[in-house]
Amino acid sequence: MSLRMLILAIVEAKPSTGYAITKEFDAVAGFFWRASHQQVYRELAALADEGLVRFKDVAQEGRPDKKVHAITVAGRRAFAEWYAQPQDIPRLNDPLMVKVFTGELGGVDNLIEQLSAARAQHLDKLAMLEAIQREHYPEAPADMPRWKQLVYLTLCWGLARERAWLQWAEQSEALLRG
Amino acid sequence: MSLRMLILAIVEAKPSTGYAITKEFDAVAGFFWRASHQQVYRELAALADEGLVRFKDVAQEGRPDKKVHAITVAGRRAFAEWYAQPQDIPRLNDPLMVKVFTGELGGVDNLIEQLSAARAQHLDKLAMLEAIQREHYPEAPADMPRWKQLVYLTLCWGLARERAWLQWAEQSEALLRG
DNA sequence: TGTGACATGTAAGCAGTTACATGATTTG
DNA sequence: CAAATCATGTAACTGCTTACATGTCACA
Repeated sequence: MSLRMLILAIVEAKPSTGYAITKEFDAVAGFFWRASHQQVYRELAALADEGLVRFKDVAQEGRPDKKVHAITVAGRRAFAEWYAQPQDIPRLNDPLMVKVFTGELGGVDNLIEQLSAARAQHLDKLAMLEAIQREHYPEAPADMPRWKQLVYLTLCWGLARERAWLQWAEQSEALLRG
Repeated sequence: MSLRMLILAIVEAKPSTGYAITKEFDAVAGFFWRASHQQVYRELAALADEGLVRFKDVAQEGRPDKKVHAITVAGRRAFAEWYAQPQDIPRLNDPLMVKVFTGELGGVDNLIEQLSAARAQHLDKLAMLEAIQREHYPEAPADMPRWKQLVYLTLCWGLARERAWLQWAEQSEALLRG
């Protein structure tokens, strides 16, 4: 549902092709969502089926034809309805926590290794997010236009999550190492 | 995969029925995983198919018969293999972040409401986790037996995540309210 | 000559949710 | 008498991943 609505919001801002929407996802993927082109095409087809978007075939020279999708009135209505509904908080189901939980069977030394490897990945991700912040959001949040504030907040959540995770991991490794 | 392995670890510790495994999940669900009985039964059937667990039908008086599942040698090997493989960090796909990102189309006032509602849920969850901590883990982590340390660490991650989320939400609401 | 960008899809499968279904015993 | 607990499952569906598949053009 959220993916559908996210696509709807993207084509509302600017009519787009599936390809362009996928690129958009890749660009913000790092800090709040991820979707493959297969998913995007499937959802676009479903949205068109339900009349929430319509598309025009556009022929291009020297490039494949493309389908430019735009939101419909029904699409706007569906989005507004979804937006008003409260969301359940998402569950976690983190494979690493399974490894922590089953650490005695797996071997505590192996667990420590797993934690280290994960820490390296989270450090990379944090560095990436911090680079984005430095490059694209150097000004005070209060001075940003609304749309930029909103994207910035999703970035902030990514930063907060990574920092919290790293703190937890350091504390955990210290405890396990004794 | 993780669910399969989690089930394997549970029956390794103590041969169990699907029902008991589901109860076990419910007990730890709050802080690191969740699984319905349907999922558990399906995975148990698959594990038995692959020879990673075997089960015995046990007749009971005044209760339905039960299938007690135990891990096999192949099961232990499969678990060890899985445990050694590094895990990718899980992606998030949080519907609330979609609402933040699409806040201009949805309406910032509506977004603030959504954030408030989510905050209430996260506060509840944090309170629940803190209660568990007070009740079951009052001692110093270093003094706990290994198995308890491991469970405690998954609880700590839940606590850290909720606290980080709440901090982010407060900051976000403040920014959006101007 | 090969790789990367542009552009769109199918097919199979895994993970998880919701709803449906049964039936005995224990507790309030 | 009703609800909760014990105990097991099927069926349909949603969401997402992985692998397969096609074809052009630009650039190095």
